[in-house]
Amino acid sequence: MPDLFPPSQPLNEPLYIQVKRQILDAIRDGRWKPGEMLPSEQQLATEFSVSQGTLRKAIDDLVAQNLIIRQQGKGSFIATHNTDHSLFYFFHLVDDQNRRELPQSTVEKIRTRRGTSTECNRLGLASSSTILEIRRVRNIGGSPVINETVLLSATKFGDLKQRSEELPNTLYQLYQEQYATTVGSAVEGIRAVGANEDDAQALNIEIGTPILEIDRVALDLDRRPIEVRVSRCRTDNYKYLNVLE
Amino acid sequence: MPDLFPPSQPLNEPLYIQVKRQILDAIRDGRWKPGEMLPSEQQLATEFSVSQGTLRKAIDDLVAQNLIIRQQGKGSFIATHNTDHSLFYFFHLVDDQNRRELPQSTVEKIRTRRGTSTECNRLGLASSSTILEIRRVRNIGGSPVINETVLLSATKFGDLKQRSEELPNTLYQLYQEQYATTVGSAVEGIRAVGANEDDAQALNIEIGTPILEIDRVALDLDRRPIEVRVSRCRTDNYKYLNVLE
DNA sequence: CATTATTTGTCCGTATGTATT
DNA sequence: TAATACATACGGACAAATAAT
Repeated sequence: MPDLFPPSQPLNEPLYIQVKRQILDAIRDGRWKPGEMLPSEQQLATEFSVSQGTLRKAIDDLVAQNLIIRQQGKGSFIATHNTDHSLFYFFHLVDDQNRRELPQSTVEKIRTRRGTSTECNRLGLASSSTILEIRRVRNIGGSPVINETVLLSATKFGDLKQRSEELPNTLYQLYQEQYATTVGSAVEGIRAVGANEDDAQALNIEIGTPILEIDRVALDLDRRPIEVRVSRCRTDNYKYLNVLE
Repeated sequence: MPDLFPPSQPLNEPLYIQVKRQILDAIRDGRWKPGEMLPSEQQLATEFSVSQGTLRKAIDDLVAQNLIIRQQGKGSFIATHNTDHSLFYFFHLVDDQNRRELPQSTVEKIRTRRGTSTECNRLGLASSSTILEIRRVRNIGGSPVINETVLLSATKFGDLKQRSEELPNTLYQLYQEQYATTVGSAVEGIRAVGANEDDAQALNIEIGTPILEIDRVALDLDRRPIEVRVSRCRTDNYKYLNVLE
């Protein structure tokens, strides 16, 4: 006989965690859009029937996850991917003086094709699903620095192909604004490899030159994979900066 | 006439920040040693003449910085560098199944010499200070993977040379236990480079093979530089894993 | 094995300070 | 100036985990 009341979540889960989940759900469901202001803490506390302190603790967590921005005297806002913080949170190349500059992108190729089993698996799609592949070269200070391949679900992002000419430099912002998909975290594997013929041509270097390969899976707020991105970078004048604290 | 009451810190600095600084000072001054238990929150609140809530907020910050570990029912403890979390917080190489394994180290050379101006500068030392240089090869699964050079202030860490035979794999733990110096953060610059003759011999690869160079400055709790470390890694069977969240 | 004391975790309500509009 | 919103601070109550009795 099946359990009619399966305790899938512990019944004694802390209130502030429940509140946090409710706020997350509301964000996901589009109740508030990126950049929009939330109701005041007082109002939210009343709405969720908790004290201000409990509500603050829920918001504290979301602020720590960079999903909400608080500003004293103004209000709390849904974070967007067009702030400096968010832009550079996912972009780590700096020059020798540790200066960051967002690269300009040139789309080389954009097409749909069947994904390999590995690719589909990494994107959380069924085997041999159709995927969208974007290849672009990213320039800093006029010089090509990154040879990049981006893979997406064609089902979800298929109409991106029609506007390949107007693709912005900051794709995560596009996903958020046009596809209601917020990239909240990512996992990267970084290797040193030799430039292949394509890299050599794109980056204006010799075949075999050591380059940095960054292989990243970007995840949404539910930690479902959204995008696979392989960035192959010259690191003679730039480096990948990582701050551990 | 000099200002007798220079407001070096804003007078209206939040209480919990002041408390946090006092606790930090106490840790630095050795009032509690790594692994030791702090007094209870009640006691600390009384000692600092603040409410429990204010003290909790101060500790919250220190927990977020991984300097204090809280355990419900037991107490709060000064964090040590011998926990899995701390060990792998500063070690990022994983195999193709994303498994982590701490490498075994073999010291190749250890000596003192005058530092170059760049080296002294990065270590926060006066020009042409004497520095301690440790060169070692780190093996995973019996194979050499990392060719590493470690630079330290010879004034502070000079007697390390006498015990080069018994150097542990985890130097940060040694700094903490034997030199009362806790590494709290680090800044890394990562590049792809070609193996030089020394790398080739140490890592059993051809000269010119692409390898990953991780150039790290480790900082103490006051963000003063403690150690400069250059790790040159094979990434054919391993990769640098970075999780952004 | 049950009880009790200790410690952190959660939650509440209120008051006051500070930044913004 | 006044209203609004978040930030800080206080103190108390109960829950949950742990360790000792």
